[in-house]
Amino acid sequence: MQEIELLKEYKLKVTPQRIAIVELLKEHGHLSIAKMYELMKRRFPTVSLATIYKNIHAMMQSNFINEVKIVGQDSRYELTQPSHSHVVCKECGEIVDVDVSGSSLLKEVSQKTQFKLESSSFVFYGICRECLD
Amino acid sequence: MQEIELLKEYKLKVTPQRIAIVELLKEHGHLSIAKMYELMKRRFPTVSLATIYKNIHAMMQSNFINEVKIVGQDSRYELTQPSHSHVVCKECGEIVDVDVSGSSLLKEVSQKTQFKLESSSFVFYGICRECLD
DNA sequence: CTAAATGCAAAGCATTTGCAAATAT
DNA sequence: ATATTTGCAAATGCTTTGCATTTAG
Repeated sequence: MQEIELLKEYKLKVTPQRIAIVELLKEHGHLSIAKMYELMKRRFPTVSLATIYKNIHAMMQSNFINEVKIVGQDSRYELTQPSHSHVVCKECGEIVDVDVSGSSLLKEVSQKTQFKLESSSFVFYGICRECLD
Repeated sequence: MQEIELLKEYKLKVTPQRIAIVELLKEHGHLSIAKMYELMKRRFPTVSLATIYKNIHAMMQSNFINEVKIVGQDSRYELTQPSHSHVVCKECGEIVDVDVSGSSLLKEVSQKTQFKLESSSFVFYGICRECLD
């Protein structure tokens, strides 16, 4: 199973709960804690919220997943992916990934601020195609 | 006093505590709840955290201030300004404003995603000049 | 004079912690 | 065999709420 290999690469012990988390993230893309808990309970009715939190924590430590902070909503978590941005629908809450060429911005910002930049987060807010109708 | 006019423009009742919040935000740029509370107590030793929260809330409602969400740190609040981005130092936590031309990105994203975009948030993470030495 | 803001204490929630039992390597 | 993870319950901590009093318009 691909999930198992993935976890091992990041030196995370492979447990059924962790495999499920990876599967859910692959399937849904971005999940809040509450949503992940809800989905997890369908597979492991006795799963504990504490387990979700502990795993999110461990997975963030190892950079296996990362947090997307969104204004007006709970944070979402996603499998770590090559640099990409997020587009949020203010109506239905849906989050979409989008690849944008932010490298010129990076350069511009580091020149203007003299910072040594390591990462960046672009979030776009609006209304999605479906909600526009 | 300029602070009073500002508050009135946004239809916020002018109280000494609110004037102080505006002054602090003008002086410091971006403040967390905790930091704002700490600074406020120097002027109003009896100020309540609840008052801070209530005012932050009211000021966000009227779009007088807005929230900047940052990975790994408490949210900061700033006076609403024309579109600009934030650069965060992972070492000392300092936040710097920077003007970047994101309009071409906006266009690119709305074309790719078919969203009707309303706003965007760019946050850059790195190490500031001082912390690099 | 009326409606809103303040400060305090209590209530609410999300997140974390401690610990015994179960599980992974 | 050992260290880690799990699930539960308790504890923590941030944020909100209710209410009497004060203040702004």
